[in-house]
Amino acid sequence: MKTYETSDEEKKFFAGYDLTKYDRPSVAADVVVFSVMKDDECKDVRRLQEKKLKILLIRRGGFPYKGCWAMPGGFCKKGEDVIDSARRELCEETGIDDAYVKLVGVYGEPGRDPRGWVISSTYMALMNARACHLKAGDDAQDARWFTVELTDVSTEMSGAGGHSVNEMSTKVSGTGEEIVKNEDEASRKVQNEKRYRLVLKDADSDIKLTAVLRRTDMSSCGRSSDSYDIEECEGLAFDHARIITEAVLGLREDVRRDMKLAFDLLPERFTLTELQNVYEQIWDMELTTPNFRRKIAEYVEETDAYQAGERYRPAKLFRRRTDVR
Amino acid sequence: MKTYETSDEEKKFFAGYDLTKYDRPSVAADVVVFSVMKDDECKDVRRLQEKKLKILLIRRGGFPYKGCWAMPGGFCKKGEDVIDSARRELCEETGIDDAYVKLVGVYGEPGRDPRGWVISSTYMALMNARACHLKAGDDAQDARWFTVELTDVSTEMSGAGGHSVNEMSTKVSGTGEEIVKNEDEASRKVQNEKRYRLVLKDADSDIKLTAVLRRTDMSSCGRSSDSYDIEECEGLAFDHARIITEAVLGLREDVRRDMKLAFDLLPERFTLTELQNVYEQIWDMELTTPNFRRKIAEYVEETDAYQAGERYRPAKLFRRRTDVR
DNA sequence: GGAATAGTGTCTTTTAGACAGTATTCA
DNA sequence: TGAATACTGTCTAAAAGACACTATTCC
Repeated sequence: MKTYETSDEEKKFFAGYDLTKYDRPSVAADVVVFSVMKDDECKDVRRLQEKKLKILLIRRGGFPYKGCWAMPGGFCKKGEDVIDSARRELCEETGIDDAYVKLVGVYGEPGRDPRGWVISSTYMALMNARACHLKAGDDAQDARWFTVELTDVSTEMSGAGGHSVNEMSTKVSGTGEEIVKNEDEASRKVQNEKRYRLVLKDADSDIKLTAVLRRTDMSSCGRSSDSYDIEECEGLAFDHARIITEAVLGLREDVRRDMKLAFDLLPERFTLTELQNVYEQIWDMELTTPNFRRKIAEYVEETDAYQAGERYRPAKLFRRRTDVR
Repeated sequence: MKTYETSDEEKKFFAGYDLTKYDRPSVAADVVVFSVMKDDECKDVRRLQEKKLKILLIRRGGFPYKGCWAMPGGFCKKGEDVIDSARRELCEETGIDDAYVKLVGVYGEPGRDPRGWVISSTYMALMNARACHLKAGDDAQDARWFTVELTDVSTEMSGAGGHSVNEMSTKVSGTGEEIVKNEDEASRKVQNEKRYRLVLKDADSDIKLTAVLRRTDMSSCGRSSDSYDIEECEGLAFDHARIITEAVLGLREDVRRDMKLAFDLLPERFTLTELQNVYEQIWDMELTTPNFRRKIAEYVEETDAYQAGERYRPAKLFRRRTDVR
């Protein structure tokens, strides 16, 4: 950043100026950490070989929300950009310092933190689980990976059900009236309501966190002119259920726009089946293999290596192409 | 938001707790206000009938960056969510209180504001120029709409030119070595560099603001794991050249993902030609009319009204469909 | 009628989706 | 050999793009 040049007149201004006269919030940087991994110590008899999409949560040892689970994060330090605070917190927790990190949202609703005025700037991070080493709990800190299930339950819930469409006077034709009126402009805004159920599970400890969110989507669309309400919440601290929901929805969209993002969730070399599984986990849907491979071909390149140690035909290992936009 | 319940033990904790012991930043909410409108008082002889994409800027009357142009914005107040601060500033400036508002980014780079530690949470707003009434300058405030030109000048500038691709040992085949190595993992990260020229013009006053930005896109992609450098800047305050650039790039992407966003830039009724022009302005490209109309058909519905006062065949007026997702 | 813009029909190309099939490995 | 997964070829449907065409209004 260029240094700012100051005139004498301006120096005088700054001398008498004090930003700290005004009310200021505390600013936190929180991170929704995504990865894909197996439920290794799976207690069930049925084998779940597929890797699951997971997020990292930490059990709060102190007030407020003592005992609840929260995203890793902490307060921003002076002299540090907000995203760098997020990266610092991320690295302290996982040892990873070069993850893909992207802004999810800014959360400053009054009352969201009982300690006072705290604004959270929340980021999502994508990382390869293999490279990640969770911090050895210094203060008996409990950090765990939770599987993520986010489903749209709009139709099965209360209300008129479904998309509660505004059915309005769509055609008043035949009047011969040709003059443009502005009267009903406001009332023609689209309003849409959706309900999501978020379920986070840790297979090891049988911990299950759940929440139900109501999203009211005013005006046109886009993921950010909406408002969210937490209707139910079990075991998650603060408004983190809402933030995690937005992060998961954001991840789905981001990966749809740019499939290359998924590479950040895998080690450098991977089989195409593993890669396909990542997209299936993120989008919560099955893909047909031949079509998927045709689509992904432009982003990957073969290596000479093959997967080892599997029970059947070994798959060729691929890696991302570095020469493609 | 649900109220938080407090135990006696927890009450004791809060009594001894003081967030304000720690360093806190000032938090500002700034807004990149977009609209489309004609250069009405066009001085040139050639007629430019097309409406242009414009942003609203305000001339700074005081230090710092006195005389430079900046986005509307101001400090957040306690008891107000950050996006609501943005809406409040927007309404004070334009009289519009129901615009589409969406987060662009959080800017907290040390040194970005010479007054001290100021974090800007920046939003974009889309509005219909007709409904907007600029604030009558209470302190001789100067607010103007500037046309936006943002062009990729990567190839015509210094450096190796173009996308500076990492051409690495893509195939070392023939060695028979089948063991997966992790050594070069870090060095295989994609790194891309782009250069943008931002030109903002006000036809009335012949004011022209320019900047050149360098964007280094680390890791995979996505608009937010990148870093921006302001290489040149004429007449824009703070880091607003960078923020405006990100907002314009974001708008292009957002509208590509959801074409319905463009309706927020127009009055309730519009001709399809006007609508097409909006997309052409945003994406800085020409669209072919028949294909555009086929694409947009699902989002609009006819009205009985026709455009009036034009020199040739009057066009039918349409409006957005409110019953479509 | 001419100028200018509004609006349509249809062909081609590209992309996405469905699905049947072959190939290779281990036990 | 069979079980299980890896991988491919090809048909079909849908979306995007190109482009020539007709229609309506004002002057």
